Amino acid sequence: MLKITRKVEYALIALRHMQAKDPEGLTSAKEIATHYGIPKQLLAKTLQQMARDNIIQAVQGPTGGYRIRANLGKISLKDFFERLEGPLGMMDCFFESDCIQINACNIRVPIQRINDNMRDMFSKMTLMEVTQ
Amino acid sequence: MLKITRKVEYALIALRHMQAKDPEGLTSAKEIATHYGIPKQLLAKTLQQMARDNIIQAVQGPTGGYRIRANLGKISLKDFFERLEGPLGMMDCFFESDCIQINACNIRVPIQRINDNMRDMFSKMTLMEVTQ
DNA sequence: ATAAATACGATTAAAATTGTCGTATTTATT
DNA sequence: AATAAATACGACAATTTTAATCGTATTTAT
Ligand code: SF4
Ligand code: SF4
Repeated sequence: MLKITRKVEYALIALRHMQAKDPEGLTSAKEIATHYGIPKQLLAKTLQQMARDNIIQAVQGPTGGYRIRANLGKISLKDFFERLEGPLGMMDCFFESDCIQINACNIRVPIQRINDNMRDMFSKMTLMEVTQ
Repeated sequence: MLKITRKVEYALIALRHMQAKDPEGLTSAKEIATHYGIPKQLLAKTLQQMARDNIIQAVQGPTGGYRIRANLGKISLKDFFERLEGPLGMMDCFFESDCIQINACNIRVPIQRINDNMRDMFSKMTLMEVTQ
């Protein structure tokens, strides 16, 4: 309940690692995976996803790797979470309309309000707060 | 990711239903289950759990049911969530110590800070905000 | 040519959530 | 006393989501 995914954690670990290291130089998926004990393939896919989202830049070939591309102080945690995991809502009816209870539901409005609070909170935090 | 459980939703629906109705009278699990299309057994177990936690009061026998016992304005959402689902943390290391990354992890402290923010937020909201 | 890296869809494995079953107990009603 | 309608609750099963792996292709420095 209310947990972030491993994928997001791995992404954050990688970003912080790259930022702490030489922000200009390249870091391979292998280096991060072995250093933190993260499954390499899974981390690689996550890094690739971040590369597609222009959060990091990928360089192929041997001596290749990734480096941070975006300004981490300008990406909110909400945006980051949503880029990696899709729409951010505490309840199904926020992004799907096939909840069986949706017609009779008596908590939809109040729960939306709470969800707004949560999204607001993550909108006000940036990636930088995690990575530095 | 960051979703509340169905169990919590069902509990909230039930509480709101009971509060909107006669707060003195009894409401059966069956009534709520059929009215909102919630699996009866699952709802019953959730109501029983709330009864054990003294949030509601259970009355057995035919004509039995549940009524609200606690002051919903004095129970925070954080406490409510934790009574139903256990410790509330975005990441495993908040309540378990067997995360493989825990020693090398470079985001544990910042993620704890974010988690504190989330818990704070839910600490400042009460059940009443959902049920009324 | 080789090797080391990224790229990525498909598949499998594991875990968490959600729902059901079976049985016991309580108690108002008849 | 018998019945029926309700709560009580542990065990189990089904479903869904998350996590991890596999296989293959592409890029590029050496
Ligand atoms: S809030 Fe109500 S409608 Fe929305 S997902 Fe939950 S039960 Fe369904
Ligand atoms: S923050 Fe780090 S130590 Fe905590 S659960 Fe996530 S990976 Fe493990």
